[in-house]
Amino acid sequence: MNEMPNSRVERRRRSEERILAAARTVFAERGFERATIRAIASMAEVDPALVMQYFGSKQELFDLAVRIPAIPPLNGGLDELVEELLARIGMKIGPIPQASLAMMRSMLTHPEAAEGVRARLDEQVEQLSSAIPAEDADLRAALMISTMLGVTVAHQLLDLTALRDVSPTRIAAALRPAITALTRPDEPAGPS
Amino acid sequence: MNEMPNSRVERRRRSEERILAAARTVFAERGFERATIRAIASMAEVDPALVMQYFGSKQELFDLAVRIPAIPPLNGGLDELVEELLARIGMKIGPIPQASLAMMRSMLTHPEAAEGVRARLDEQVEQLSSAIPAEDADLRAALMISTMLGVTVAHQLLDLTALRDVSPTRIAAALRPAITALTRPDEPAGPS
DNA sequence: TCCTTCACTCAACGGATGTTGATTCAACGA
DNA sequence: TCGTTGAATCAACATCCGTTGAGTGAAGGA
Repeated sequence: MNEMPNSRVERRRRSEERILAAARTVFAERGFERATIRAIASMAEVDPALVMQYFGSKQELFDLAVRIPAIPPLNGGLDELVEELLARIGMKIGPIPQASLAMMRSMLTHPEAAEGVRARLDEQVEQLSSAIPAEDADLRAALMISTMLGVTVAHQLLDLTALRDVSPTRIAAALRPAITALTRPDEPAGPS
Repeated sequence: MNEMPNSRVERRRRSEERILAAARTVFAERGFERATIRAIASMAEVDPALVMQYFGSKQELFDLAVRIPAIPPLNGGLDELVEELLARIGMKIGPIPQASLAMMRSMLTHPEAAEGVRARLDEQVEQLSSAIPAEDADLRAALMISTMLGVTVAHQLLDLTALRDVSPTRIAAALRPAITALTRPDEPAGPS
């Protein structure tokens, strides 16, 4: 019925998609507050009013734009979980989705984004924690996740000089000892 | 001459100090964008116009409010540097200054704050790097700093559930193996 | 005491932004 | 072909915020 490339539903679908893509880009670059509906609409080559008509409000647009297909849990052993984490930074799994960057960019200044990130991180902490054989598994898992967060922020969002132009693969490799150190119960103190 | 508790210079000095304190608090809680001159003025029990008159602009107020007495370099050996880093999270050195929290809160959405944080982190990376005996010292140092950043963000700003109500001392202790793992050239792979 | 200085306030401007209602026009079903 | 639906636009409103200029009253020097 409506399969013409210029059918109404098709045009609508494309417009929504363009708006969502633009929203992800602008939110990722500027964060929630500094991102304006006008800038998003302009990048999507659309009238600002259309954005509101389709998504209701800036907040709802944000919610939809940063929603992510949910992370495949991967219930492997501890070592696999660690490798999975490192692979994410190492980009063996593809670049970090713009939706995640948008969420992270806004997490310190936008309460809803903070809540979203916290929820997702809490989830990963719990998953990791249950695979760590130690009393303070929760703490260790939280530190592992925090480390990944810090490296991603410093690399992708802050653009730390020393991490600029360093391949994600090298970063992941150099980081491995630090992460695995958190998986083992207190190691017998290194060389003084 | 002007030592009366209500002398003009004294009143002025106090007002400026109240404004700066309020600014640090509000910037730390909301970040640069969401912090309003009106909110700061209100907390300082002062007219918004006075803030402008004293500090010129919101940006200049921010600059002054987040300026920090510079970090004592502590040119000790690598181990001392690591302990210094951990002590900062462990709060052996006092709570993290609100000026730093304000800066960090804004670093992902406010370009000037980003520049400030990057500069300060770059500095610390260089300092650490020169104490690490390895070819990729820069990378390792950057990862150490990024880790500290991530933990601080997760703990102080994001309020990760698993880190809530955990004493800074325990956090620092649990983190030590991860940090020291980054100081040593590739360790001979742990137990498979 | 007089007059200057200055801390401080008041009211308002100008711009940006999220949001809305009326409007236009092409797609679509009957 | 005709009327309806809905995608898309336009102009405007309301609000908030940084910023400004004029104004007030008390401190302080001569």
